[in-house]
Amino acid sequence: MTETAVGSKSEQAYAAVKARIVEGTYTPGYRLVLAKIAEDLGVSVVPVREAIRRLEAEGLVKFERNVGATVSGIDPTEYLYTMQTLSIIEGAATALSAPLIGAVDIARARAVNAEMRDCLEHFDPVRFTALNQDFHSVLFEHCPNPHILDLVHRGWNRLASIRASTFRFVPGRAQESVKEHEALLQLIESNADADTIEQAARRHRSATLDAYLAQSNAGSVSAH
Amino acid sequence: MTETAVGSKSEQAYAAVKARIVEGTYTPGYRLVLAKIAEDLGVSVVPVREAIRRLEAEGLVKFERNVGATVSGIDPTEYLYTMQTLSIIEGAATALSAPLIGAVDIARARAVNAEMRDCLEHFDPVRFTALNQDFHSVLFEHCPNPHILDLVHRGWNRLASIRASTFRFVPGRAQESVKEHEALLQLIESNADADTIEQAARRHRSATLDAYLAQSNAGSVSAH
DNA sequence: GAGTACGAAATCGTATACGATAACTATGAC
DNA sequence: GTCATAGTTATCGTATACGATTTCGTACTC
Repeated sequence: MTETAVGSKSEQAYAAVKARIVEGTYTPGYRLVLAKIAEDLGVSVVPVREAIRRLEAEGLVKFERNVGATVSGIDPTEYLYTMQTLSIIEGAATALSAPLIGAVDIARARAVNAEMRDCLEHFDPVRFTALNQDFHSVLFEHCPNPHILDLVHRGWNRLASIRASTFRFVPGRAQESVKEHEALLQLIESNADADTIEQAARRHRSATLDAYLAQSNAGSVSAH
Repeated sequence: MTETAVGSKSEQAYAAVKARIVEGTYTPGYRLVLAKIAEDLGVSVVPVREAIRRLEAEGLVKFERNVGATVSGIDPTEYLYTMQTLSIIEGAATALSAPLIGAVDIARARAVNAEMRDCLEHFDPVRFTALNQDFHSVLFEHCPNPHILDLVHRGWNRLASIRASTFRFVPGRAQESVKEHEALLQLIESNADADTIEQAARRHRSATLDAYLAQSNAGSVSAH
């Protein structure tokens, strides 16, 4: 979105590797060799190492001493942890943001949601995922607590390494998601109390997790 | 508590600097010069730099490009953000842990809480703070979601750099805190539903924040 | 006397180099 | 044919070195 100025080379390496993970160039399990990345980016290994460690702290890569780094995988347990945490954080973030969301924001979110509906008809999971992020960004961008906002972003980055996870794991869930978006907007519009909004936002996320778990127990995922 | 094996020098530096911050050897605003720390620890600057960056990610130090690192300060705004986030995370962590807390844990927590009461009478804020951490550790140690547990710990570390903040900022709050601990234990014992426990735990933290804010508005803090 | 410009010192940022560790491969014994 | 073992290779971990940037002090000007 915003074109960050190329600060240090470490920053540059961080952004580059992160982008490759989020975009899917580096898929889960991909082996990140410091020297190789350094050469690709035209920098030395030191800033690359720093970037990798930073990505490790965010959970995007796994780092093993004297062995190396790999892009974090789609471990179902890890997915559960991330989704559960995200449902809590997003619930709070939405509740805190709600009073600061204006009519203009609502309209914008609604437009995005309409596009998401279109994506369902034309079956465009990639764009759907991107729009979903836009939708929630509108809700969160006014969040008065930057720590919470940061946690939301971290969770999203982690999920991004599992691209279009909703579509991949739980077909049919997306339709419900779009409906819940509208319900959320109406709650915010009507100045519902914070608890109500928090619960709704939280359930919006955990419903996806529940759907995944249900499918998982049915056996169609364990075959992975 | 647990004696972690001295892994890499980077790890070593991280633990050492972190300890100095949490203990209060390095007070907020303290200037962290890489070369100096490196010499103190008998390692080179590279692992020290890595340790500092890691501490920065956790919010314990502030790092400015080409300038250096300083221990993060007691900015009231930052305090608010941290406490608010922690109230949300702790609420969830307690609710998730509750079903896994046994009678032995409850007894242990109760013993700690009794000691805390003693600390109030003998006015021992340092020990009180340490015991407070123990109390909540008992509640959290069974938390089934490691991500959430990690976030709790990060929040606590951040607060630790503001030592005995409760006592310092809001005298009288500690007495209430001890009572709330007992109430929490009774809720858990009686297998109260998750929402009730979550709300109680959340309020336990936010009450401290509210008390601080009330005092702050009264003007006795703005003189800082 | 105040403000500005220049220069020196301190500190960070990164490259390069080398030692340490783990993964891999090939060889030999059973 | 399989397993154990030694040697080789790949990669990480850290030290050292140097260039880049900022900060501080000093001298000069108005």
